[in-house]
Amino acid sequence: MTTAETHGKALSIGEVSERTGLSVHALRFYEREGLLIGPVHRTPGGRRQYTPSNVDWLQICVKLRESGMPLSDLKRFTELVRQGPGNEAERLRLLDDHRQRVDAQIQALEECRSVIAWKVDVYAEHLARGEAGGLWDPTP
Amino acid sequence: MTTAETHGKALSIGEVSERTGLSVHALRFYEREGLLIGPVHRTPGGRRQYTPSNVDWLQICVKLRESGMPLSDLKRFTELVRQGPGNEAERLRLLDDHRQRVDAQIQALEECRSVIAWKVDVYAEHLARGEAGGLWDPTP
DNA sequence: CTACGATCTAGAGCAAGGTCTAGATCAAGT
DNA sequence: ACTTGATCTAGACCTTGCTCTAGATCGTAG
Repeated sequence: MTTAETHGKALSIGEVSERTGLSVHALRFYEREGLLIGPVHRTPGGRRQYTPSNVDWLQICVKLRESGMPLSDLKRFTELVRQGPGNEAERLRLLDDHRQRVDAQIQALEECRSVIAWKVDVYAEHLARGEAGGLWDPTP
Repeated sequence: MTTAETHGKALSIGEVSERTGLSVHALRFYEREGLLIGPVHRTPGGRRQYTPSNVDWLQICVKLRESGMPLSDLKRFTELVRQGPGNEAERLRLLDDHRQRVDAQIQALEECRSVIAWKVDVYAEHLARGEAGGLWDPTP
């Protein structure tokens, strides 16, 4: 039951790159940095063979990175997961802290968005009318 | 009327730093990079004297930066404004493109947020019950 | 007048997060 | 067998966006 990852078909690094959006360089880099839970399988010839669960994990990594989690935190999280059961409280703390940061970021972005949208309107309206106001032209 | 900025009180770099949240280093850096519209006034002794309108501009810069606009775009925008009237269409395009990117970013963050929130729930629930499931423990 | 903190310039340094290169090997099509 | 394209490793290199340093100067409070 827990060997679910061993029966899926193996994926090459290029395929994983396509599926995750990470470059092959980044994939190797992540591996070196210890951002994968287990060691990646290799063919007899030495090529990496990713399992579907590797890909699942990487996709979570991508989400966490996209939302601004630094690699150091991601690494810490990976280590916790690698250690296995017993540290769920810390995992929870890590993720929940991050979620709060994401919330704050969304709020900040929304504020920025409204400032920008307002500026856009100013310009659009100005263009529609055709004459320069005191906008942001510091022509004294 | 257009000389509104000349009657406000002048601010030192330290004061501007407090008001904008940018470090004094960053303020000098921004100036070197051409991110200010006009040259900053100086005291006879050579210290910078910012006008309130310098500060207003910097605050817009901060918002644009916070929302992820690269310095290169910000510089371009500054140049357009510096050139004066006649290029409003390009300014509009620049800002509106950025607004769209911000919208996309907010959407992406919200998606991340929900993935993370879900994971947080999984851990929280797990902790509440006390036993390890197959979570993300790749213990085969 | 003397301190002391704030500012000045030029330029070096830094952290993050990859990206790219070189030179070799592997694998698949013809 | 030959060619072509994907992968391999190790390590150098890059970009962005500041940050920090050194050594000098300014300006204000005592």
